[in-house]
Amino acid sequence: MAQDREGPPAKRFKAAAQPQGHTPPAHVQRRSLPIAAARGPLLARLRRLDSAVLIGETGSGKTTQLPQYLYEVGIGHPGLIAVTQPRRVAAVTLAARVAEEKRTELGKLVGYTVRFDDCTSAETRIRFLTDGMLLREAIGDPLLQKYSVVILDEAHERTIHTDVLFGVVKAAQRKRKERGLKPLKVIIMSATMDVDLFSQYFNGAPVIYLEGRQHPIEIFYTKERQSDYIQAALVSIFQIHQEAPACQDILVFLTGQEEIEAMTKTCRDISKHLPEGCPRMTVLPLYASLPHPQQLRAFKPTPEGCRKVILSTNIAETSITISGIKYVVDTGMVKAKKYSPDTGLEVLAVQQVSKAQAWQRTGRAGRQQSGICYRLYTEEDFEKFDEMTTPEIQRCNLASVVLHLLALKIPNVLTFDFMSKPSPDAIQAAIDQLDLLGAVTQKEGQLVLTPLGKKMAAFPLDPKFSKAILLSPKFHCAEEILTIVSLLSVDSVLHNPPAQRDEVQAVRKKFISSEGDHLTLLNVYRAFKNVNGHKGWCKENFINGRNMRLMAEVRAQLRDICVKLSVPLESSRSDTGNIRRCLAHSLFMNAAELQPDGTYSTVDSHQAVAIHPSSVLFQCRPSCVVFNGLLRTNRCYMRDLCLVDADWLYEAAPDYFRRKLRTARD
DNA sequence: GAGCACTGC
Repeated sequence: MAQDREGPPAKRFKAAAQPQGHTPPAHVQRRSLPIAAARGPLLARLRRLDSAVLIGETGSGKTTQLPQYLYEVGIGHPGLIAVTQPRRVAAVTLAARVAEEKRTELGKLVGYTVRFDDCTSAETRIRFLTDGMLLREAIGDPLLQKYSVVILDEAHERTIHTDVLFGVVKAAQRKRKERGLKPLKVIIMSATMDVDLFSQYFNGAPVIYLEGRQHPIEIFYTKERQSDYIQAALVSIFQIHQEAPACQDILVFLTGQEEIEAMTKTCRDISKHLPEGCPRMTVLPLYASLPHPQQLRAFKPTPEGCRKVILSTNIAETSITISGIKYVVDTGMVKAKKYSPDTGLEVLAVQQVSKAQAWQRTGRAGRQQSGICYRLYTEEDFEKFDEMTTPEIQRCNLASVVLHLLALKIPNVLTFDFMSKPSPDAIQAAIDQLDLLGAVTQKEGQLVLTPLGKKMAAFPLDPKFSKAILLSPKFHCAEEILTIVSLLSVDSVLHNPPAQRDEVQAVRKKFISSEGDHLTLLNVYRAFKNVNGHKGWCKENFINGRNMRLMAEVRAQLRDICVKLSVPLESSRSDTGNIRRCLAHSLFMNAAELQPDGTYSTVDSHQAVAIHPSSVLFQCRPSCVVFNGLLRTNRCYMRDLCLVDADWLYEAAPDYFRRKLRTARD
């Protein structure tokens, strides 16, 4: 920790631009929102347009007001107005807010639809829903005929679902026009100024700007490049702490749990030894895997004379809003996932944020009063940041996206009209994967779903897991596979507080299966069911009860789909061999073999891999395993392993392994 | 031999 002799970085900041952006307090009446002044002309314009791009700063009221305006003047009548959101909470709270403003009961005129929760009725005209939900609806109705207006909100976030929806609504709009059906109005709403892409994509749709109400934010850059952003952040925090009034809170953006926990400790230690007269300091970590009650602490106001310092991941960038933040300290770093289609490898790495992300972070300072943002990088470096974060669709395994597009009967997925095209390699890799799973086939020169593929598309799952479910009757273990797949599609039900590591290990022993992680999870679930999900039991056994209940909802949903598809549901009871066979048959492309030197090599691409330390097989050396996925951090790790017989793999996909052997020989 | 950002159906 090299202390800078010229003084801490904060002293060397220089002032720069003042951006805008903001949120009004909840009590602000509809009519005083900035958008209200523009209502007449806005509606006159929108009435004539097929598509429009609406840029509104936070606090312009666009999301709550526009759907009501459209409804009030009968634009899109008859038919529904859909407003999509990337997050569930947003869909629910916005619907509640708008229902209240319209003085109606939620679920009547105004409703919402999210997974596991549909609060709409025949009367509903304005429907808030998650983008994933609208996408799923599109499988049954690619022309989205229920809707006369679709508003895609938070478009700048570019979630994988929004990106696919762009193409789906554009196609639906065009087809409805061609067939002389009721027109579909598409409105893209975004918070950022990067609008050319949206406008161009929607055939040159006009861009309409809405004013917001943002308090000014003063931005400071470092004068010199910082070699250690953590050290720089520490110095900045205590610089602010010594100079600013105690009522002004600080939000610091860091990259991950470990870093945040370490820094929390350091800050707490330092704050104990501050000079007399310095305000007290409460340091609070904030990241997604932090148990909910602990997350809530970040929202509580601190007592007078005490400053709140929140050390957060990018969860505070979009998902969580904390009021009363005066200072933002932006390290300019983020931990993000990338995907390489050739190796099937996910890489989780710390990298620089984009300019858009930096602005988003900065904006967290000026929500209720003027704010100050310290950027722990130079202005020159900032200018070199990427303009936008790479859209998720260019960073992901596309297997489920391609399966979804085929279910929507898109004629050629390789030429699908994406706003930002994923690489052809990534699409081809997804097609190959679906081919291996038996989900696709060529018909008259076109890629189409097989009957199995159609069934797979019915599940909201990664295709290899849908395949596992659909294969399970053959192995008489559908109930068990449903459980395992459900457990794998929620956040971990195993709670691992680092401070109680030994205790956790001791108590977890009884669940561990030498056959791997999948069967260990199954044991946990069975034990959980045996005690009816008893809360005390969860606590004693370090089981996350909330994720367990969520898992049960997922399981029920998947089970319903099985029933609809007439998948026979049987239990294998104590026979675990069949369960592992079923997993081998659906995860065969993710297999690895023990090498003579004690390392592992993937069967698919002969990549050197290791067993992830979180796996129950970490200290074992099974000769052959299948795994859920690969993750590269410091090394390349297999996650969620299941012990299998090498013979089962060959039996699962003889053609594939024959091909592999041939390539290996060449 | 040692580790995991964030959403969503």
